[in-house]
Amino acid sequence: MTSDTTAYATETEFATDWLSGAGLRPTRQRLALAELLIGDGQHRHVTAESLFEAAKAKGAAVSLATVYNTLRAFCEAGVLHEITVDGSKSYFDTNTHDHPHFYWEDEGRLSDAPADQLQINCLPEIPDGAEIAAVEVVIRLRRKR
Amino acid sequence: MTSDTTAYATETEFATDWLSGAGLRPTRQRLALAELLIGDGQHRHVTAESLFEAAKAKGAAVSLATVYNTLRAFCEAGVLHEITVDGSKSYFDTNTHDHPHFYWEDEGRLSDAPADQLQINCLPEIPDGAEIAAVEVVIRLRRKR
DNA sequence: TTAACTGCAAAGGGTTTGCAAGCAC
DNA sequence: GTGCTTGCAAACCCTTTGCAGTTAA
Repeated sequence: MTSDTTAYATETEFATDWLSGAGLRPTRQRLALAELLIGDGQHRHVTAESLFEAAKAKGAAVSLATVYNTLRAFCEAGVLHEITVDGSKSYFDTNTHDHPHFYWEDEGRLSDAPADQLQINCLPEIPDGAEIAAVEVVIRLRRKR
Repeated sequence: MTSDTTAYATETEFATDWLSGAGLRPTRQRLALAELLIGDGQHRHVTAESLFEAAKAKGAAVSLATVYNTLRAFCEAGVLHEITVDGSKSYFDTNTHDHPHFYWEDEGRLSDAPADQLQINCLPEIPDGAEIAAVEVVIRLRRKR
């Protein structure tokens, strides 16, 4: 485990606290998914499908519908961030702070871009009566030909 | 018409040239859609549905499938840019240069953000063997409560 | 004439939902 | 017990596609 989780004896304990902190019942399914998401204290970018596969691989019986419902519940609780890059699928990020992403067009993979290297000096002026909900920066990458 | 189109006698003529410049046959349907998109020389952000409705309102008979096919053809020809903001639908921008957008969460509307006010000083270092395909910046706005 | 385009309806992919059965509290 | 969760299947939304008919060159 990393420094983030050293206070916890087990990943399950860590995940349980993460869930209750979000006001969500620690059901068997949610615990399994939460452990996959934040068990090792690392940030992760998953799709519903990839998390579903990971759960299956781990031997956790969770239906795909529950993965969707759970990801949505986590987002609404504010412990997960949804990112839409390509039309079809959604990615979910365990890092809920505004930060830039790399999107690997060839693989359809999303990863963090080092935030400290992105400097936005001055945002466009926000129209009156509006406020910024989020600033999404996605740097699309392709293999150099 | 704006300065962009003053060399043309009609919007149709302008649209015809825009199409042939993109290597696309100026069919009745494409002309109608092209006129709606760039007829007045202004930049526009549309969805397939909104363009379909606009065409109907104008009295142009175009099927929804053709709107989709046409928007895709315009994108592939490089005269339109696709932007995915919220999971489901795609927006199409007549301004094909990389520039930041405002996304109005309450209305689901996309508009240009003044590009000259956004200064990205230094992009995160790009991994070896990769190159930047595009940098998408979407500033999500919500009504101030 | 011929290849490209259109339109309908049907299929597609990702996501959500209705509802009965199952849990956490 | 009571209300939130789960799971299955069906529904959903946006988008694409197969194919027969139409049209630009």
